Amino acid sequence: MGSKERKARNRLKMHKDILHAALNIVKEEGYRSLSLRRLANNIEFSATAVYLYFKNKEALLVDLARLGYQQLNISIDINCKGIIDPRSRLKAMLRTYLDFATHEKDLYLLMQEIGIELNELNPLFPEMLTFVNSINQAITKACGKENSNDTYLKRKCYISMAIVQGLASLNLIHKDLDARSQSQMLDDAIDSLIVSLD
Amino acid sequence: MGSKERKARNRLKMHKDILHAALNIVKEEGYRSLSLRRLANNIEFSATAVYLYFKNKEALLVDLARLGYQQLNISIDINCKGIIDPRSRLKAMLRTYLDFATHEKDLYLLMQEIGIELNELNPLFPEMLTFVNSINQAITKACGKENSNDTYLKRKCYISMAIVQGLASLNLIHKDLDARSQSQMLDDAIDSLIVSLD
Amino acid sequence: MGSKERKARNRLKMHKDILHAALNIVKEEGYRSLSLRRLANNIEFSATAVYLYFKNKEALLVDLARLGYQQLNISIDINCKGIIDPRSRLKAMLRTYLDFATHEKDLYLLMQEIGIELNELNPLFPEMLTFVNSINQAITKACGKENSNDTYLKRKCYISMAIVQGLASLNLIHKDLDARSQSQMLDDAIDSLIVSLD
Amino acid sequence: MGSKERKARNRLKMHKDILHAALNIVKEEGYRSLSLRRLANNIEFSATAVYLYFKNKEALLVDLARLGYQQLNISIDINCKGIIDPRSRLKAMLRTYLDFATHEKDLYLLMQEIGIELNELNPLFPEMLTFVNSINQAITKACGKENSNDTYLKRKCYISMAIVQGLASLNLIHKDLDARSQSQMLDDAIDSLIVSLD
DNA sequence: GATGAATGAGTTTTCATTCAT
DNA sequence: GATGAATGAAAACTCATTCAT
Repeated sequence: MGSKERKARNRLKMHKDILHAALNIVKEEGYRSLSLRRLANNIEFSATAVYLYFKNKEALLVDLARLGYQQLNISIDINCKGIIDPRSRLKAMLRTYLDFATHEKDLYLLMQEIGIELNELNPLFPEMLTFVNSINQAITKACGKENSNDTYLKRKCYISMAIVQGLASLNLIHKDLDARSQSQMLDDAIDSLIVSLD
Repeated sequence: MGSKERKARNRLKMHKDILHAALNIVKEEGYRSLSLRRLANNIEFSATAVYLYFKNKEALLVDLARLGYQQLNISIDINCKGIIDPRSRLKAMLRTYLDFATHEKDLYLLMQEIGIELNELNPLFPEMLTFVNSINQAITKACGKENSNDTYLKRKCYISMAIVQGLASLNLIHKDLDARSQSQMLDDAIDSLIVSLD
Repeated sequence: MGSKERKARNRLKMHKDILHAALNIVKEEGYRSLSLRRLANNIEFSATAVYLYFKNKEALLVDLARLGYQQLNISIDINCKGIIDPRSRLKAMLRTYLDFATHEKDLYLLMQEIGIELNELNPLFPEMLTFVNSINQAITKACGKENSNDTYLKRKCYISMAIVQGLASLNLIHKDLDARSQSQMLDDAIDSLIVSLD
Repeated sequence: MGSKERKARNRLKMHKDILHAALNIVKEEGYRSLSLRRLANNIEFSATAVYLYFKNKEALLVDLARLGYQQLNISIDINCKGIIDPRSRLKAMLRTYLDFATHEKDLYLLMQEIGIELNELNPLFPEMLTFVNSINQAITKACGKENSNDTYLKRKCYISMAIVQGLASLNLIHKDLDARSQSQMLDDAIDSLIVSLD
């Protein structure tokens, strides 16, 4: 019988449901406001149930961060699907990243903080790797073959992420940065980056 | 008589002592671990005493952030004292900023978060303004006069801060970023930035 | 299975137990001395437990006031059960009220204060309404039909409550008011009140 | 030299100043909000200074209650100055009392509470006695001589105070009691009281 | 598998009071 | 005579977690 599988499926669904409930709280009220009590109120299960699916709150937060990167990766997939020209593609990716950080402020902050905490002990989690790799790949393609020195590429990759991340952070602090300015700054920055690839 | 002055000095010293005790906790255990109880244990005073020198915890944190910017400004002053060439100067400033963010990780995070929170209601506090202004000025000087369009400069200023901030963030997450790589990335980024100034 | 019911019953019992523990503290030490810590010491549960049954201290106090009015209503029911003559009945009711206020001094004060606080925002709670209505009804019956003007009755109702309340208050301040005097004063007052109904 | 006297005068003035500062806080924010810190902020002296003029907070509150009765007595003096007819005079006195309780709600509550607390140990303070006596006297005069039985009068006195006090209390709880209704109820009540004097 | 009940440790804050100067 | 500094005790409340059922 498929009873085992059904159970497994149920388990997964429950895991997912809790995670998305938590996600909603984070999106709406910020990640500092996410308490297990609050979470239990939002889902139709008891606070204790969370411990059946997650080792503890920390584990839930990590999974939340991973979910965030999943969504980011999906957004990138969607927004860059048809774009073939490598440089346009890179541009679109980074813009998607910036949009994500800007619009999902609280989730983005969670992803950053969890990333920092985890970094001290563990390897990056796979969804984050996927993200980094896709940026990496885009950079590689945007360069001509002749430049494809590994260290070189890696640095370019970091720089591009840094720019986006920096812009996102600034946006949170300086209110005089309207969306258009930011967009043009991103364009500008990516342009010089791409120019520097040659 | 100097009695009044002595008292005022004592008061200031106490304020400073508490602030630095808090700073130590932040530096050693991260800013989330800073509680008034912990703080009271570290100084040789009661928990209540803190309220004689700070209105509440929030006020303490703000002062902590300001102290952080003070230290950052001082570092910049020291490191860039003798440098006259505008571009070298800009470079040195940004490098100092990056070093600060890298070495004073927890303080830096505190500064960021407080900056974000305050931003929603209040104007930036003066120490932060000083920092932003000094970067601004450096950028302005690094450009030739013919380019000195205000919006243009402001954007360049933001971009340069963004790069540094982004690099700092990345550094907190990706451990494979050694100091040298980072340094070169900064060089690289600043170089393209400066080239783009022309 | 009755498991659910049992739990519900337990829950109710706990609610009631806490409430009565709080009531005891109020009765013995006055309502200003009722703190959650103290309460937790008196019941054999942790301070936190209270929050499982009451939203916060305010909610506990409100429930306490309601309990007070319940007890008052019950006393009135018991003491006036067999009395048919409307005026005797009214007299008995008011006397019961006065006795209650006199003997349950601290609870009575709590009921007054909570009543005042709540009044500013909410409607009166049902137990209080029951009380007011029963007085109202008694007054109405004590009057002949020909006088049954609404405003008129309402005022008489207020006056009768005012007399009782006033006597109760006086009693708390002036110790030379022995029970007998007070009783006769109430008689006196009610008599004039009833005379004035004609 | 009058130095001693001057000092005594200063002392008295200081006592009075503190008291009136406290009074203002009570009037504006309610007596529960009166803390020594708050008080120290309002006067131009330190919190410690209060202890030079009052044994402790309790003593301050008692003096505050006495001050309240002083003001009440003064109001009565003013409002009833010219009124000779004994019954009109009594009426005017009680109305003044009701007005006071209504308009100086917080001070009135303080006076009540302190009165209750003190009652348990000490004799009434003189200002309160003055008040009670003046009511007493008015009642006595309102009666014809033939009725001047002591106990009888005392009771009438209490009853009249009870009515006023009760009306004042009701007013705090029942918001549907507008000023006019209340005024008429007082008239009504006093009228039956006076009728009953015969 | 699921949960309601319970808790210990922790949080920030306020207050009346004391004491050395 | 006056005060700034300091404090102990207490307040209400929140949270992540455990455990018996």
